[in-house]
Amino acid sequence: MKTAITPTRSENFSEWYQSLIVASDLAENSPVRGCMTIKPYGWAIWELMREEMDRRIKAAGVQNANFPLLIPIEFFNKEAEHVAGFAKECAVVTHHRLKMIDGQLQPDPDSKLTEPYIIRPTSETIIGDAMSRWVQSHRDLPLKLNQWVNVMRWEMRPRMFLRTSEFNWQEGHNVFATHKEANEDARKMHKIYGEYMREVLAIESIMGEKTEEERFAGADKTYTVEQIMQDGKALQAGTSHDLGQHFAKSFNIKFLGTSGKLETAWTTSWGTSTRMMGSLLMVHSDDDGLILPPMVAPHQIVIIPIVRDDDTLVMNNFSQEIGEKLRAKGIRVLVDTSDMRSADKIWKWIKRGVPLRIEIGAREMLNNNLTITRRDIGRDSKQTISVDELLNSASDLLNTIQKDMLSVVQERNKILITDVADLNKLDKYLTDGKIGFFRVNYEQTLDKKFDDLMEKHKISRRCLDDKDPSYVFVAKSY
RNA sequence: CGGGGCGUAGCUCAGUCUGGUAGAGUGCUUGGUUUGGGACCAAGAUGUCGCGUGUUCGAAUCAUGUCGCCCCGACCA
Repeated sequence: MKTAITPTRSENFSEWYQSLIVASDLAENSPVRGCMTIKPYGWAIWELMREEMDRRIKAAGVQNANFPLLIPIEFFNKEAEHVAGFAKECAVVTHHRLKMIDGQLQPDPDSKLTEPYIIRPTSETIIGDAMSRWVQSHRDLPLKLNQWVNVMRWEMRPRMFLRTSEFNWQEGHNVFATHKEANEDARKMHKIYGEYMREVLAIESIMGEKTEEERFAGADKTYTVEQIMQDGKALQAGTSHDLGQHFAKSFNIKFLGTSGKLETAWTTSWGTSTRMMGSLLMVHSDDDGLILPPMVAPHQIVIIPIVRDDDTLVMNNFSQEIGEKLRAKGIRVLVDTSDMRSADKIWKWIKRGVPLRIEIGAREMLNNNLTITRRDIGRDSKQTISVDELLNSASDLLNTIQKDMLSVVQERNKILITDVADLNKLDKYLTDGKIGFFRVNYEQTLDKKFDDLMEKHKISRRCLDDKDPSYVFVAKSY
């Protein structure tokens, strides 16, 4: 059978992924190396994802703010581990003026900055600086801030959505009076991320703490939301850090406690990015294109009037009426009255992952019927129902699609997670080409033999198992 | 930054080995027939062959330099 996306997932997963993004019109590579242009349809999905995340963040008592794009190098230099982690991938602003020199526009040597700025790869430092001024008394705590911004990390090998040099994200930064509160906060945000992935993106995640070598630069503990792609590789979709007092000490975030003594605060940071969209694509899509969970679908329903030359106007009007009635129920509906051929419209919206497609033909209109097809199931779900039946059931049907998509992922995860008793078994599975996550006793991975396996099979420790931290999940990753 | 591949029409690519008028498919435009999962016929428009230098009567083709992209590594809270 002909598929909309070539190659297929099984033929070449990474090429399929690139083709999928082009075919569904989400984004394209830009003239700037490592940076992508997110096109209107892709951005519409991101906006829906962002709105729902923002709602949940605010519900956790966090306020939005906005900090500068440029960070003084001296700030960055204050936390040693942090510098070590990020220095290799920072873009630096060194001049503030251009000049025509020998017919070439160049940075004007006379405009060199005495103190260069770096473009934020993350904002712990500049927010830490602000916090040191904003936090004076225990009454100022907790202070919970978030910003939705772009950041830049000069990546060696970019891939659209998964790893781009510039990306959009939210980064939250909270301050507390005690370590207990800070750690609870990091865990709370971690839990919120997991719920969001499940309820909004219909993705079941593997939740847990990062092992020491995978931890954020400057954190005491990092909690991660790991997801399993259809090719079995892991994607880190959101992290939450207990920063201990590393940044509070470096930036002098202190407060007068109830006892009247000056105390050092405790901070957390937590973030999710457009990388989640990469996960959304690689978890749900098939060889015909995107499949969007209704909650983040820009168009939850598309209505395609099947027109002939003589009935175009009446068919389009009838379709618009149904569209209006569905919108009145709070459903995002697109009525595609463009003058493309019907078959082309159908494929266009299949590729773009619209959860529910409605086709209306002339005879159906006379009988007040229409035909619906679910994107997640495809042809087999095609059925003709009455307009009234649709209006009554549309919202429920979208909820059902959302739930069914999650169930598919949960079932697939069961197959893609394998318990292994020892390193020899792990080696054998990987040598045999088994894909997915492997759950291994953590102590065993401290053996040098495990380092060899990591090297041999390009695997890494993804996270400890939340349900039993004496086990660690191991996988190949993006 | 290493190893490999690629750069030719909007897109996918042939042509390069063996130098001699710039090609195909698809898409696009127009007209007609069609229309419930990617239609058909006809006509038409579309190029700095990535860029520079060299060899040559003549370069998409050979040499050399350079830029960019892709894949595999290294790197990646």
